[in-house]
Amino acid sequence: MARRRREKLNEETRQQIKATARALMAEHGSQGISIRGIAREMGMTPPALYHYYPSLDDLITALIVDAFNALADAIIAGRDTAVVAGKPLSEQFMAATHAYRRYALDYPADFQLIYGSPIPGYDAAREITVPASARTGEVFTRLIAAAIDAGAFDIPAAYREIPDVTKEIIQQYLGEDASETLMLALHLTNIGWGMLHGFVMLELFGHLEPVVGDTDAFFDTQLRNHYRNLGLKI
Amino acid sequence: MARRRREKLNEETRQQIKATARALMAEHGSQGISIRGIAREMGMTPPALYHYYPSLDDLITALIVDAFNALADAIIAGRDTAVVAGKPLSEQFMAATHAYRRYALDYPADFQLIYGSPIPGYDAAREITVPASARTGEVFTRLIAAAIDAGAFDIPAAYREIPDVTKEIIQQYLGEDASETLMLALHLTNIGWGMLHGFVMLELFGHLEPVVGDTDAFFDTQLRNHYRNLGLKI
DNA sequence: TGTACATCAGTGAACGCGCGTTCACTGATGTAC
DNA sequence: TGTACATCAGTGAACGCGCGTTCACTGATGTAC
Repeated sequence: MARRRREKLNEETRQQIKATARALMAEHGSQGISIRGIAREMGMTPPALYHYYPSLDDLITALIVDAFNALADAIIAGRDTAVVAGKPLSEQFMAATHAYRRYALDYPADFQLIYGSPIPGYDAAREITVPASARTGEVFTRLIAAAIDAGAFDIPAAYREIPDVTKEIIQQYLGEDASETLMLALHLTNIGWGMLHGFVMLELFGHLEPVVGDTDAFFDTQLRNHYRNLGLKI
Repeated sequence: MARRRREKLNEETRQQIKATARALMAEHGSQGISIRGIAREMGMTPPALYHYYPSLDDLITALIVDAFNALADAIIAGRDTAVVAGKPLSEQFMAATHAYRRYALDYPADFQLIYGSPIPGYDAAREITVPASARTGEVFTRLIAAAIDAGAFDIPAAYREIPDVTKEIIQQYLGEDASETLMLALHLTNIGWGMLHGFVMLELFGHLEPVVGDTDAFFDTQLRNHYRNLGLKI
């Protein structure tokens, strides 16, 4: 019983450590995370943190996993509000993609942690990190697959062809018996990711605002163009 | 006379410092640059470097300017080889854009220096840094303007409309008397930048290869799709 | 319910490391007469 | 051409700073009888 209480306190401290790390990261960039800095902020001595994370790298891994999950959650939430508002499929896409950008702009440190330059000394635990990253793509893939099935897409030939190498990877990921629709949806997800990620990265580092002014409108317009190019009936 | 010799040696040392900094950066990431590290590598004492650069920040600024120029040069060279080979305008675009990606992949450290996460302690000298960055865009803008004039484009309405805010910025940059063509070319440059930068960033940090396999082919195909969407007759 | 013992969160000192920058200096190279 | 002086590249020691991690420890909390 009392043991439970101790475990709970333990978990709370772990959360607090991560929260403090994120705050430091937001202020000083992703390599602003340091055992000593967090301890200072929390009014503890540095060695105390080793009761919660065996090393700085493990803490960073935990932050990366959290960030991937938060991003996926944000995208799902973005789409859900469009669904609840009774918006058509096309607007659901827009909402989900806008959520991707919004997350990046609202939590730049977390976004950079997962999609920015790798942290200097950090040696990624890919076996933990990669699965966490997959969720984001899955949200879009499912959404696109549903839209294809619903006849909301009229995909041009240039986007239908999946190269053999890619097809193999997709089949390995989705399973051999994956439907053509699902495979195509994943392919379109990858394309969309590539096409839209750049706007976000450029804006995040301040390269876009000086040349286009209203980045909200710019992104919205190009997002619409992009989905229209993919054959979505908007 | 002898003074000249001294100045020349001085300039050579400066170049050597930058070369050493780039090598360190390539090995340990952009914050691998350090006065002490460079000195160690060059067999000098750290204070000696202060004869060449007043501070670490000034050295980084110099590296950024060099990187922007090298990128612009690479793009121009890429297009030029297509021109020399007698390729059509559409292939000249492809070559120029491929050069952008190639530069990022061949010199990841330099590319991250200009388009990646900002370096922790570094306080950018924007009055030096921003003009240097403009050249890259200008290459594409001129190329697109020439193509429009040559009738190589049949631009869809969605890409023709420039928002008022953006128009003001463009006019401020190009001058009040800039031609409609040039303004549109700059607008399309911005769009293309946003659309293609993401592929490069994702690939650079290893997010793309695991999902598409052959990134060369993937980029080439999407590049082609992109320019076709803009109305380029390919 | 009370007591002896075990667990475990957190401390304080220390390790060895790396960093940018300042300072007074030496010794070679260049300049002026 | 020779000599006195000025310039300037580079040195060595030191400043104050921050870092991750280890270690032996204390003192509170929880557990078992």
